[in-house]
Amino acid sequence: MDKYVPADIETKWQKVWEEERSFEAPDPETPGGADRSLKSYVLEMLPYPSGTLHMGHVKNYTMGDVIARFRARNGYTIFHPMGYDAFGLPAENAAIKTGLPPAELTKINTDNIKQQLHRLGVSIDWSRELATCDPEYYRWTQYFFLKFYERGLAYRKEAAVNWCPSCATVLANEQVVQGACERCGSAVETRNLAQWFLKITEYAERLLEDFELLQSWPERVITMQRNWIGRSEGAEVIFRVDDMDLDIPVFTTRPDTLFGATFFLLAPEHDLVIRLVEGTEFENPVHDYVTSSRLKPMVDRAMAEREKTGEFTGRYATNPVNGEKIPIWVSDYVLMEYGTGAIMAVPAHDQRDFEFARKFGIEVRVVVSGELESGEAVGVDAGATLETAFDEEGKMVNSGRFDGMAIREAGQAITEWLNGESLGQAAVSYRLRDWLVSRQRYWGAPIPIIYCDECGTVPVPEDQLPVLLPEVEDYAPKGKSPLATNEDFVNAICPKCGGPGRRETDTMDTFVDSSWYFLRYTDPRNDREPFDQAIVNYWMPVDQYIGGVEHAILHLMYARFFTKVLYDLDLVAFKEPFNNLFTQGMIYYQGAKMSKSKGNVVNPDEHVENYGADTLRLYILFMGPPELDVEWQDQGIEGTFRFLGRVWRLINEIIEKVEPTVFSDFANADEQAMKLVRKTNQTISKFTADVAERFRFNTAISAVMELVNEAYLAKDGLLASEEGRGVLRFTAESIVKLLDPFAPHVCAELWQRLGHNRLWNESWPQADERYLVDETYELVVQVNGKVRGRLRASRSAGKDELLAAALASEQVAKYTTGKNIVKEIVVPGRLVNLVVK
RNA sequence: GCGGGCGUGGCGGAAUGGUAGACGCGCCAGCCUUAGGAGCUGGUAGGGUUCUCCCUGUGGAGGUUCAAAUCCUCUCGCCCGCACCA
Repeated sequence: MDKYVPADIETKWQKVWEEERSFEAPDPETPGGADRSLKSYVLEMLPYPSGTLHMGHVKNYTMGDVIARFRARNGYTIFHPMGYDAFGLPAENAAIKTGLPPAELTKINTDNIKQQLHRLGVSIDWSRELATCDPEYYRWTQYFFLKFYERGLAYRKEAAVNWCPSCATVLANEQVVQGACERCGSAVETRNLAQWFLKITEYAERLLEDFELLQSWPERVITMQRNWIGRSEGAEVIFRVDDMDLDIPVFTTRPDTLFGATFFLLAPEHDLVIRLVEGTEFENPVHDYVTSSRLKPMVDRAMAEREKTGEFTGRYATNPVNGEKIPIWVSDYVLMEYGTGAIMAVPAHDQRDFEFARKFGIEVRVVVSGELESGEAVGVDAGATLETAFDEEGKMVNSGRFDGMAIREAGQAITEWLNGESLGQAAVSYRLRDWLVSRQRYWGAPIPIIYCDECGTVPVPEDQLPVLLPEVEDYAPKGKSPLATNEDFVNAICPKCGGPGRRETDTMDTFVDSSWYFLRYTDPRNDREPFDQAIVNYWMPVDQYIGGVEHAILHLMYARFFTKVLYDLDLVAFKEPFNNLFTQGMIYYQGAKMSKSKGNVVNPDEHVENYGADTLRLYILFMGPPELDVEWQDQGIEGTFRFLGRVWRLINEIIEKVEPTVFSDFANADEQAMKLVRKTNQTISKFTADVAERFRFNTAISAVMELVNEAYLAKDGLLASEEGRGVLRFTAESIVKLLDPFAPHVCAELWQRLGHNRLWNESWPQADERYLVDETYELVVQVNGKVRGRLRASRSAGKDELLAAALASEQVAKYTTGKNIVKEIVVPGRLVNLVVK
């Protein structure tokens, strides 16, 4: 018998798959009317080609491949494409370091990744490969930008935006993590810049509503998105500024507490701040306050524990419910981006307002009376003595005719009253902000806009797309896009008037590129439109999407938004792109996330070289449940390699010693042979359920390990008889068929040696019901819940029979003699429990 | 602070109310021996032991149940997300 040499086997079969184009999905013949029930679009998040694939990628792509191969064998037509999220900062930063243009560097990296995927044996339809930095791709990214623009969903405005000094570009809110840049970790600053935004806020409600369509998404991801969107119901209430012809609306979730508003606050960025203090004695201090809070880094401003600061404007606002005049202050705990940038402050019932009021000596007026958690009563007069804001349920007080109502009731009543008086109305507010998509960097899709002195902002006509990304001398970020220095690029003719114009020099956030790539796969070479609608509607939505949870908000929310806009544009017929989502856990090593800086990176290539792709694939899914974080163990992979060697030897020995024609039905098999027949069928059944229904690959694999172990033990005995040899062959073929999605190379080889042809075209094995269960089983007998005996029982035995057998057993008698049996529980197939006293 | 998750041998993990520790790693022993870091077989939660069993045991404390790793309450620890969002 030859030794198991993965390298030879793997290159052999990879070549076959390539030459026979085994995994190419056919274009649907009549896509519009075709039966879609047996298509399966299996997609893993596309890799960012920053260098080589790491273990996280291997896990991601192996899992996708197992699902794709498994479903293919179960009768599905598989759509399993691959591409590269090829625009983006790392390539550009590396280019600056090495001097190599980003395009070249990216090409090197994508070639490399393709090689790696190839060596892993992932069943990808390579005919659909795409890179988002290819002009044939970003042409359509630009096209969509223009479609958004036409609809008023892309707009440019000046705003206080997140600026990463190290990346030298602005960032979307989603890309700022605790005040720091999501990519590089530097503290994010605030700058006022004119930037392009996509109006994701307009879709906030639908992004929430359609969670209903995403039943199988991980709860965690939905919760994260829901929190991020941050929907709050409340009211918008108009306050009039005293002595000025000015109305300022505020948003509140607690209209019931309106009578308790004892002051009014504006965000420092609010336009009206300047007007309120203009020419008054308050002008200078307020100006100073506004200036200093603008300089404050985002990180500091976002700290809830910070002491409250503020300045009085000298102005008063009228509370619409009681006509009371309350002082208007400016404070930086009010955020311009949320609500209206102004709030009514109710110190008795809001902790932040409470802190502010105590610090500046403002009245705290209780309008909800109730009980603190400690049981202490909060009465009408508690304002002066409260130690913390009271935000529990309670009854209205100090609130005129609303007194005595429960707070919810009062909130509604007050809102209705405001509505009647045209002083306010019910309102909904979201935490979600519009998506800032312009980036002051080179390596991205240029925003297809021309500025003309005569015509203003003019979109580039569709027939002039793509706006090609030109080569530049210097990619180094200077706070402006490197494209701005390229005169040939910047100078353009206004498409409207033919006069001189200037191109927008910012490029798009790479998350725009990845918000629609899964659509392009369906029709990747279309040069007339982004995709054929009938084709995209055939393959989409993605049936199984797989990726890391780090994209729970970013990519997954953007892609959902994009899909909804395309739905509204009648370009696609579905509202959600990803029907099912699986978020894989991370792989740790030496107790930490793998990272170059920590020097604890496990290189997949090395393991492919040492043990082969099959071993690596098998191990990475054997390590634990795929959704959990797991720790890489160097010795673990050796065990998996040993297992494949064991399979190799077992099956080759069977091939050598069992004539291929021997394959009887198992009617004449003896008990020893039947045992293995049953075990094989049980394994088929368990394995299939684990893979198909639960993605529990680790337990599926261990089930095959058990079968292999049993086969070894039974082997020598079974080789002696013809029936036995038939059973061995059946078991051998089953093992190969089951392991195939995980270890496709070695299984393809063994299948061929077993005298067959192409394993990946075989159908999935079915367990034979007749051989699934043993006629007898081990019945556990418990006394008072403790296991006291085990006996063989017949499957067909009824409760009475089982009970009788249990009572008759000697082992049990020890614990029952001299005692009363109070209760008997009989669970056929499992146990008998006797309760004695 | 709010929301979510997790806690089981030396290690990764099985067990979705019914035999805790499947499977794998590691370790121990035996066999084989073209002597090998290979392969095959057996053992391996802790404690006790007459070697057959007995006791204890799933972060901790209570509870529900004939029966709890699993369900409920409280509590401790770790991880993740959000965090002055009115």
